[in-house]
Amino acid sequence: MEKKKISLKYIADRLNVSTAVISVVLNNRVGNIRVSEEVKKKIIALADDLNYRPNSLARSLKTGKTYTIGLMVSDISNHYYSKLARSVEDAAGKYNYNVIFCSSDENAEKEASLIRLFRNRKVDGIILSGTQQNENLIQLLENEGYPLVLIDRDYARSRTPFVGLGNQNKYGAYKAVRHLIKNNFKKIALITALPYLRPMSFREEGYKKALGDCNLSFSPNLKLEISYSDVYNSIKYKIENLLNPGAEIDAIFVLNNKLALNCLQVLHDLGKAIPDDLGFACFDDHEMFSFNKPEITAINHSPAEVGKKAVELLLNEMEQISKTKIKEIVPAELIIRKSSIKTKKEFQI
Amino acid sequence: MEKKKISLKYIADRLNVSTAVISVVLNNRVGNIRVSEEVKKKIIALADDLNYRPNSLARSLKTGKTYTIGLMVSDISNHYYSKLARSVEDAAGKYNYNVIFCSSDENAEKEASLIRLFRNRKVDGIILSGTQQNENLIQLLENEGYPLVLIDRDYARSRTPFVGLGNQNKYGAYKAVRHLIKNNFKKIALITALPYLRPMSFREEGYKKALGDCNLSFSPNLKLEISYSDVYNSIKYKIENLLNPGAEIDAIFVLNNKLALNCLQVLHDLGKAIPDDLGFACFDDHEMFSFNKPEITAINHSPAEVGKKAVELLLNEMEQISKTKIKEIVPAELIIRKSSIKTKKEFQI
DNA sequence: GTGAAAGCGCTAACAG
DNA sequence: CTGTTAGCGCTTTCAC
Repeated sequence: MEKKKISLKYIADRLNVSTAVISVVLNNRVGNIRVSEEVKKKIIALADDLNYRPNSLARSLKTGKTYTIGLMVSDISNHYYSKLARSVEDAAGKYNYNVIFCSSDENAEKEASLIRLFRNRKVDGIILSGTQQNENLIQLLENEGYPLVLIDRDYARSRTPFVGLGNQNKYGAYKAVRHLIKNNFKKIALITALPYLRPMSFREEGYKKALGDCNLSFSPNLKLEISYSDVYNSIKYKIENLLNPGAEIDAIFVLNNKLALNCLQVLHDLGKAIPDDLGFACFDDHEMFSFNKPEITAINHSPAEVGKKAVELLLNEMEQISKTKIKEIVPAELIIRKSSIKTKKEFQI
Repeated sequence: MEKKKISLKYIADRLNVSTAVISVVLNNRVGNIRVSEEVKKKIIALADDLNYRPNSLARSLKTGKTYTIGLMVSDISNHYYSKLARSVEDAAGKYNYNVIFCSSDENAEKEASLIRLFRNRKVDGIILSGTQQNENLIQLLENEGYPLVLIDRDYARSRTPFVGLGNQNKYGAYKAVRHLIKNNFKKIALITALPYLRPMSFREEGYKKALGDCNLSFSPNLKLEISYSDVYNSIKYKIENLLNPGAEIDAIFVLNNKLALNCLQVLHDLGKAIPDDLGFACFDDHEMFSFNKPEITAINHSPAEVGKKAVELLLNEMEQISKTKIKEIVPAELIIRKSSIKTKKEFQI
């Protein structure tokens, strides 16, 4: 039993034919090259016997196709993105693509360097939830025709295919805040993240529009801008201030899941009861929101759906099925739970 | 401005030197090949100018190294594994490795086929949280010297490097159950998963030992075996039965996070209050356990640590730094929270 | 109908 | 000291 690299050449030598024949037979290629049934059988039998496995690297080098797609998000361990990753994996797997993933940590430089890496590795296409700070680079990919799909975060002037909430950001936020107001919360703090991302701005618009439509005025000091370093303490500090007499709030509306979880922890640690001390609603649903006490009201958009659609759009780009660049909007659904409804019902619609 | 593939050959032609020179210069190789400073400068300048990017595929084909590691877990969207994936990504990234991931869904066939895929793709090494049903395949990899590290789930007779809880499974469960008993829970249901995995069995042993040490007898009908199809309903059905008069339980101990989340949902839906109706403790901590009401007692082992250590062991395998096969045990830490402590304190240590 | 040869882009072993 | 050539393993175009 000797150790030997099993390659096409090895099989070819043993059978006294050329590598080309083997390749054609094993790949079932119906080219302009015919092989006798007899030879065919021998080849298949020997390949099987030797447990031949083609070297994807060599194949990819030759064909220019790697059957790999690159997925980049801010943090793969974020529950939203991990669900998304899974859905991308499954959707891509159906077409024999594999996924290589990277977390950008919302860092524009890291993002740029990872995109370069993806390209060096010749991934067939990229799915990106970006920092919004590499517009030139994205534009470049776009111009070169490098298959790319943006998710969640679009650029204002880009033609790149996109899957995400789009105007549903605003509408979702609007629905949530309106719901809070209708349930008699009148001083609603807004928690958002720095640096600004477009979805955040849209959501903020929805918040403001809801206030306006209900004849409440927007108060800038109720808007808390949290930077991603030390989220917990930053939220805690700002919330504590808002709870001081003179600046009381009666509810909190949070614009994404990372901030929301930190905020819930803060409220817990401050001993605040939801919803009676403070109403609560946030963007992005979570597997525990449905049985947390109280259950948490959230605006959901399905990461599974975003991932699946992103892969579809990407395949379309890669295989040039259609030349149309699509912006795909997924709906934002308000899931009303107990965190946004006072138990002592003074007033409620 | 014409479109052209920028390869070593292209640069070489323009400069009238061979590709080898370019390669050596750009990679800063200190081989037995000297290049004049002048030529060097020209090469670097032109490469920079053309924005040359090496083709990783070609390089890998030549060198046999892909700087890719394959990560396979049961489900990347499980919060434990997503944290682990992130940690693997970071640790691997430090050494310029990238990660390609796959979810096996606890399916042995899928696992086997994905391992084959990893190999065809020439990943430099594999990190695997396996189904425990492919021992032969694992043994084969081991024999061939294919770099592999097992996480969480080891094979009984394997010499493959491993990172996980090991005997801490039993010890962790023991601590948790003992803690429940000391807090006056006496009829503790055990929720475990089918098919059996070694960590599950170890944990069950810990449960039994705790009972024994506290002079409680193990009652087989308190052990609920849940199969992974339809977890929620399966748990619900069995729990409801256990709550019937004659078979009352006063606490639940759950052996992993997937079961635990489903179980908490069931208890919520059945209107059961924790800890007063039922005490609760489980394996695997969760980002929301610390502010859930009540906060959930859990046995934690850090996925970040497992991931980091796994990469270290894998690098050791890949680069043959040391020939020692290591079994690395990470500690199980019992995090006591309110779900396991009755509010009406009848008796407590 | 069948098979050899070229070449994807790179690097490491050789030669001048 | 400075370079060129061979070849990794595969597919596909071309000549027989």
